[in-house]
Amino acid sequence: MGDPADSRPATRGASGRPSAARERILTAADRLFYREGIRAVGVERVIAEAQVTRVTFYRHFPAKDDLIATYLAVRSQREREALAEVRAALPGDHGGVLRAIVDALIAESRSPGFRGCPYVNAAAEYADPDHPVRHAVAEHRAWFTGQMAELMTELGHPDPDLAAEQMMMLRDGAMTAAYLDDRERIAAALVAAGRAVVGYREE
Amino acid sequence: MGDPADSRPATRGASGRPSAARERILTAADRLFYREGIRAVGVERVIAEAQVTRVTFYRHFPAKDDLIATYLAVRSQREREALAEVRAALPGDHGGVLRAIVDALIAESRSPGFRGCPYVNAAAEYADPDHPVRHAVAEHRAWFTGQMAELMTELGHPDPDLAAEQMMMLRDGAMTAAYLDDRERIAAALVAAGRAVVGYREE
DNA sequence: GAACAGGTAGAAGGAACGTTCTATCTGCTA
DNA sequence: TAGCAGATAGAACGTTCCTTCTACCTGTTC
Repeated sequence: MGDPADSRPATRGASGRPSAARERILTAADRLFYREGIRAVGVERVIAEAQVTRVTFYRHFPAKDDLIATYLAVRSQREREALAEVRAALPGDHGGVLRAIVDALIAESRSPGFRGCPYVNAAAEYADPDHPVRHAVAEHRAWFTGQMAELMTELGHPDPDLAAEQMMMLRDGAMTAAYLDDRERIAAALVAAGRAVVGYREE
Repeated sequence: MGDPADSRPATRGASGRPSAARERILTAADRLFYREGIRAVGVERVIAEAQVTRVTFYRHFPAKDDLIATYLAVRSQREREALAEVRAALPGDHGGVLRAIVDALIAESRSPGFRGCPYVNAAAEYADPDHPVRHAVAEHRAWFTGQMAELMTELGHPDPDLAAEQMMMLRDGAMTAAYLDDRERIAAALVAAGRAVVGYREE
């Protein structure tokens, strides 16, 4: 079991350099999976858009499912880093952090090509709760709900868990509305609903 | 262009009888499309589950897209009829109607095999806004939002359209949470958020 | 009993799917 | 300069997809 010639490269090659081909694959997959849906996009499309060969593709991602899992993991990682940055920039200002989250959500919802929450969309396509996709989705949602509950606690909300769930509902609902209804009108509704739920008042 | 032998039967045969085969196809499609996703289910599966032959299938639905459109149309029709019945049963009691809607949503969310909103899920799979699926989704959502706005007006809400959008967000968010998070805990969050948003008070 | 709508059975089309293969090249690093 | 990781090119595998075909049977209705 020495495996002297496992031909699969990791995130960064044995040399320590990150693989440019792998990055291109992930960039293409992110674009295509999010914009068109996961099942609607074949590996052929990803390979063409990333300008790699089939062999290179399968060396980095032994199966399409591996690419899908990585696609979701990368998105989650980006979101975690963004929130960490916001928290670092506004130490102690929990209300400011919450407002920044809402603002970011609204801005994202207005951006061209917005197609709703990538996790919710992915879960719609994968019904088996044991599929890696669903695990990635559950993990991300648990993280975000936890962050929300933490924020609610810090804001002194009497029932942080309940408030966190309500904020989650508003988040999911706002993203759905921005995708499927008039995306220009969600901002006011989201902000008003958020205030009603949290009991949060601006000065 | 006389078309003397258009071999496609309609909802009910020329004899006036509804087609049993067609009903079986729609029942199977409803189950499979909702539970597993539309792209994940091939016509082969539907044909097998409905116990019809390929020819019979394609006589009723010339293409898979036609079946998908009908699947969504039937669901929408059922929902419209259900709401009409509730309104007829509670004439003038707008608060009661609203509560009945919320109760039905909670009950549905708790039912086994619940997998979120079929329209949101379908839209996740079909990214092209001109696809028949998206038209069906948009139509259903416009209808439901309109019903909500009407209800809010009747309840004397100062901004019925805004409230309707907020209720829509809560509806979508609650269904998403019931599918992806802990479905036993959504009821309290939904009811509390709904009250906060609508300003609705029970005696 | 002729006509016909609606059904049965199973084979087969072409395209797209995810995946594997052989064979060759490039550019570090040792 | 030898070696090796990582990339290249392109053909090909078997499956599944949606769809079409030929040929025959059944029950009602005029």
